[in-house]
Amino acid sequence: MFKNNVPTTKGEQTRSHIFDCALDLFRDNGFDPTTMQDIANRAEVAKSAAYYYFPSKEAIIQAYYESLQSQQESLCAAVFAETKDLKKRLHATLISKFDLVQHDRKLLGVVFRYTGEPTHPLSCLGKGTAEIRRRATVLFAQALELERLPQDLQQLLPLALWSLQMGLLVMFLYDSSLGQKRTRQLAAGSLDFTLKMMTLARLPVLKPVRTKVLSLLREADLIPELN
Amino acid sequence: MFKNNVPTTKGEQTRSHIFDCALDLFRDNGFDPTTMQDIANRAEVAKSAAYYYFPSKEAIIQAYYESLQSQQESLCAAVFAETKDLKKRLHATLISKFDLVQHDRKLLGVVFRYTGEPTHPLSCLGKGTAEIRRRATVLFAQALELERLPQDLQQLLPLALWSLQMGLLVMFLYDSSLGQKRTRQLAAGSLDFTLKMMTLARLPVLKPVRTKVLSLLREADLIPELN
DNA sequence: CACACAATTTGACCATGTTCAAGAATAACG
DNA sequence: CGTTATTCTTGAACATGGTCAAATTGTGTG
Repeated sequence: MFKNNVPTTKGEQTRSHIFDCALDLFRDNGFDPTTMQDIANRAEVAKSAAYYYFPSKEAIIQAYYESLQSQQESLCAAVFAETKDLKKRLHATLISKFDLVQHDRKLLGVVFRYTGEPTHPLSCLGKGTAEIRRRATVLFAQALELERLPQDLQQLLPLALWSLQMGLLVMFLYDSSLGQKRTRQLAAGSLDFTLKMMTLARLPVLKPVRTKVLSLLREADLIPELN
Repeated sequence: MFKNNVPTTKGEQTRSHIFDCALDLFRDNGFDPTTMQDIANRAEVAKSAAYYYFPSKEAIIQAYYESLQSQQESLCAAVFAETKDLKKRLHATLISKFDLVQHDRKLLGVVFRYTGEPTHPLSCLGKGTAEIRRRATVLFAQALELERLPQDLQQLLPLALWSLQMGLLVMFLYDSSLGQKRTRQLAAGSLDFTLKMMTLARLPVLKPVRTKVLSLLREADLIPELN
């Protein structure tokens, strides 16, 4: 057995092959209409082989969701290395996911399927996806890391931007405009607005508002207490 | 056959009976673990009888969602008749759904199951639920109708408040605090904040911001153009 | 009542996600 | 090389959501 990190043992290859076949079929025919038998057929293995590598059909989507996150990290890392401009960095982070899922809209919808079921492993707000969520917010934190920000904003903004991204992602799925242009424009506009609010939030007049909002979110356990 | 609106023909009774049994089982055991056979057994009919009245298991949830909306309308109508105080009216509208679903949290999660799939009949943002959505926003419009509001805000606010309610409803499902107290407090706090922003939005200083936000949402087709 | 027609109810059947015990291939080790 | 443990692969079987044509019940009409 390899001790180094060559990622392609025999099994890894089969798994990856099944994964690719599944995504192809999902993209062409949608998630529900694609049967596990279809996937097995295309991958030229037995149905149970698919279950050996993925505990369920939805687990394939979870794997897709993870790979999506990794791809986003690559894209962002490239941009972060290239520019120090805050707006560009944030914009790249925000829309990178749109570009990645452009042709996977049928697929991606399934990621939201268990939003309302806290204990489900694929709940996009639950424990099973906590790690993905963390990595996604870290990207926003990195986009912001060159700025001097008050501590509370520094804590709040990545989460807020992640929420914005998730919301826009849902809208992206419903957007019938060419290339989802409408959602992309809204993303750009929301970002402008956020940046404007960021500077505005520092004004003394708005200090009480800002404090109020933050304490509200803290009480709701949406952001952790400062230590 | 009755021409008047007595709602209980033989069939209506069976349907209603199946519906009640299904909800009982869903509440006790959850949606997925409850089988159509279980429902039929408890209702003392054949499985196919259940399918005669509901085209699918999920259709039962859709019926639940509709009945929920009707119940909310009753609750709100009572409050609206009783008080002209804006905050009270809005607060009642906002939290009435929490009270109604307090013991149906397992159930309600399924309503969000197709959020990411625009064409699914049970998508809570899709066509199949458009009527429910309309009725829900109308309630907020009614809560506001005693106020003198600029036209654009009058158009925007019901939708914004509905979104807030949907978001809080999801949080409600994840909230493990006793009686979902945390979410209720966040609801109250958000409402305070919204009211504060409503008055703030009228200040001349913020006019451009307000215009910007509105035009952004119009371009995104989230609110209709003014006619 | 007798008949036609609509509403309801049923059991048998199908498709598909998932499980499982057992067999084949591969790696580990003396 | 031979033996053993591990990884992989398989076909058969199961559970459940959903379909359907036929049977049964009800309901109005001559």
